Amino acid sequence: MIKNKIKGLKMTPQRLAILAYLEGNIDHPSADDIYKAVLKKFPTMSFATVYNTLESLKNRGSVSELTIDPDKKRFDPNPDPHNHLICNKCRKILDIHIDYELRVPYEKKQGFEITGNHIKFYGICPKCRRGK
Amino acid sequence: MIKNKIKGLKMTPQRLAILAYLEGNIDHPSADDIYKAVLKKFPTMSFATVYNTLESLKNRGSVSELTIDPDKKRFDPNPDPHNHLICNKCRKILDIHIDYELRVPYEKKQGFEITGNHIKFYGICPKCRRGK
DNA sequence: TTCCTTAATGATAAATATTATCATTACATA
DNA sequence: TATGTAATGATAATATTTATCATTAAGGAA
Repeated sequence: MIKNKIKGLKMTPQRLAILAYLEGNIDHPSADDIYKAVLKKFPTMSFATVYNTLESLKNRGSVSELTIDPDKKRFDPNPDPHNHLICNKCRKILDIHIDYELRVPYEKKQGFEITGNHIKFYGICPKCRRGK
Repeated sequence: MIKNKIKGLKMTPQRLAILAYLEGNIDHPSADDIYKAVLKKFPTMSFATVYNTLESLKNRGSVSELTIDPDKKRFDPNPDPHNHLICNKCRKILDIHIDYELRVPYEKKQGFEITGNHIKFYGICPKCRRGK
């Protein structure tokens, strides 16, 4: 529910529009994608507002920033830990929900306190497979 | 051995200097890190040459590009598949060599042909743990 | 409901990272 | 040693993200 994602922040129309676009979105859009999409319904939207909003939502844990695309940051409206499937050709990113037990033996930890992990699976998506 | 990493490419002093810096380097440097380091011993080095060389080495499979740091690309002179340990505070990146059997059941593959994976472990490094 | 404080917006500039262009240079092989 | 071509270096262009700041408006208080 969108209201929970924004609790504690001012509920501006711009933020609601951004959240509405993100809600249920599985495309892992970039800031530019979000800007372009929201602009259609909200012609006064500024780029700065997109970044500001994403920053706020990130800090609240309502969205997560993905470091998957080498060229730009992408955003995931699902902040629960999950993994991703990436097409090496078209760069499409899909969620993949499998939990693995990734135990790290003490002698491999190198003194780190490990708090989480993220798995990227690389491959070729169905569309790109057919296209070749 | 450096010569193998460059086989098929012209062996220029600039490239040798870059390779020498990368050889055995475990810091996962950015293009800028590499540029700054090589510049000390090679004052005429151009930024473009660093990028060009990294591109060539990447295409040959001699180095790999890491999508781990959200702000910039980093490079790993070890092209063999391995995983990474990342400090959430200081952003330091360490190699972690553990092989996991990450089986993906057919119904989770979403039509992808999976060719590889990469695991990022997040945590706090020893130095940052002490610093707090 | 109206007022008021303060956070948010929008316009824009600045910073950072990467890619592209191209004349000149120099590697490598014939 | 001469020569074709790939590589270099200088620089411009592009892309992404962050910073600045005057103006606006959300939302709690009166």
